[in-house]
Amino acid sequence: MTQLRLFDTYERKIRDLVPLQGNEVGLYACGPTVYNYVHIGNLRTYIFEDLLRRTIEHAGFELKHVMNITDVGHLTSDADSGEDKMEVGSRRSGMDAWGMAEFYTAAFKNDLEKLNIYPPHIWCKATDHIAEQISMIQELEGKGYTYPTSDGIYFNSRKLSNYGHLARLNIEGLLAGARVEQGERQYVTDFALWKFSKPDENRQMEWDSPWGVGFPGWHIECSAMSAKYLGDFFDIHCGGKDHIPIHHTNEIAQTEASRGTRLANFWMHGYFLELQNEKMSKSSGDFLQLISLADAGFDPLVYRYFCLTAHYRNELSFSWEGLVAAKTALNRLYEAAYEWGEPGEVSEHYRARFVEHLYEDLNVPRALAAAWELIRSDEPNDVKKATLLEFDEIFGLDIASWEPEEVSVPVDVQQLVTAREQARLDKDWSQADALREKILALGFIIEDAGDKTKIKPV
RNA sequence: GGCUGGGUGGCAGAGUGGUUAUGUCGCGGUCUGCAACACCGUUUACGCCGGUUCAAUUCCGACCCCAGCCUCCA
Repeated sequence: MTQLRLFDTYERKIRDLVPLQGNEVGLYACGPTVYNYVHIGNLRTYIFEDLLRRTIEHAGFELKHVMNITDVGHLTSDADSGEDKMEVGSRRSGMDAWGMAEFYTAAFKNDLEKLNIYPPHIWCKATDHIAEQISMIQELEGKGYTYPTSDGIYFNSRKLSNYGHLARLNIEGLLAGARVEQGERQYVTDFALWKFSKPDENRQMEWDSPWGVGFPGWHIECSAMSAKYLGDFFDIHCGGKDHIPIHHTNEIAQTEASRGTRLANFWMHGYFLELQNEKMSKSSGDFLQLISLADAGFDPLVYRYFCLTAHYRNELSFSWEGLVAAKTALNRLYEAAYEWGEPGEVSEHYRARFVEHLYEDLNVPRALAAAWELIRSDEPNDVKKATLLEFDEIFGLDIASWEPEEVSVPVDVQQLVTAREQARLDKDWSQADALREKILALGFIIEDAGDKTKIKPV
């Protein structure tokens, strides 16, 4: 059997995935901060995590997938200044912070479902785990890793000798950059564990703590919740690559300092979707959502297919042209599979090629290429069908359930089609062509398939 | 300015020290009354300059450019 190998950001190399315990793989994925809708760039990361999950399960491991919902404490600046995004979002949306969190969480889950992304086994919300976070901060305090300032409790990053290894941080370089507001922090890389409510702020979300009324810092939630559901040291932690230098770096610091273990055996990061002109910043409020693509006539699964064409560890350039290409390819794939009829035996040859690429750090573009070679091969149709359906357990494109769209044709168009068929029988080609033009002007394309005429909307 | 990564054919995007990625667009062909659909074929690419090598797009070094992080962000 082929060994599943994955790239680990921490060691910067591809290694065999060997579960820490038995056959179980614990996977923690950083979820969204629910102060707004997610954009298609965010969703690329969740598609990557879904492919990872499906591959791990395909390889025969038992997966436990945990995803958090950040519904408090994510400040508008990672330098621990600025406001809580939840409070800002609440003002913008006119909803209260709690209602807004629920609203955007539901919207997020809806997007995942449309993209055929399996939901995690456990969802966990930061606000449901305040006690766990406080207790972890207390552990850190007990071990001398914290210090207070006028606005909160901070983590002393200099007490860890290997702080920043994940990101290969060059602390002196950061200092030289001098673009970080240090405030009362003792060192640039120190970060907040607990923030005090300001007297004049009137926060909607705040809790009592041994240090005073306030709210947890952003990073502590992931350390506390992953430990609760997966243990202090678990198999895989993923997220977007932008989390490498700060969020994940700090999670590692917290867990290593409080629990004395490494946090995750593998760190995996999804790379960005790049747009030339479109904005992709969630906080600006001006960004492409899944619904924006649907409004432009692209099924969510077209976007999923689009993401399959690039490796997760490379940037992917978004363009509408690229989306059109994905739509065309996906439709050809659907139609071909539909025409093949019932599945038969799976081709061992293509299965082996598929698995070989997939298990080498999720080379999905290569696996997809293998699918196209299969489609254009001389294999019998029932073999092609069975094999492609097996591939689709990873691709997640719903190939099995696809059927041609039922087109409702207006009566006047139907009459023109009937007239054209008569003209063709009469071999009155100029009349037939003229009618085809008329039908096209009304928004329908004619395809003569044998003695039948297909009608498709433009 | 610092750090991390990247520059491949019209577009997107794999990969490799000498061997076909793949998809899409365009072009040619088969099919068709003509088209469309489908199928087949197809231009032959690896930022720039040096170096290593029998051989480099693939390894090494300099340079240029791009992206991300250091400010909100997957």
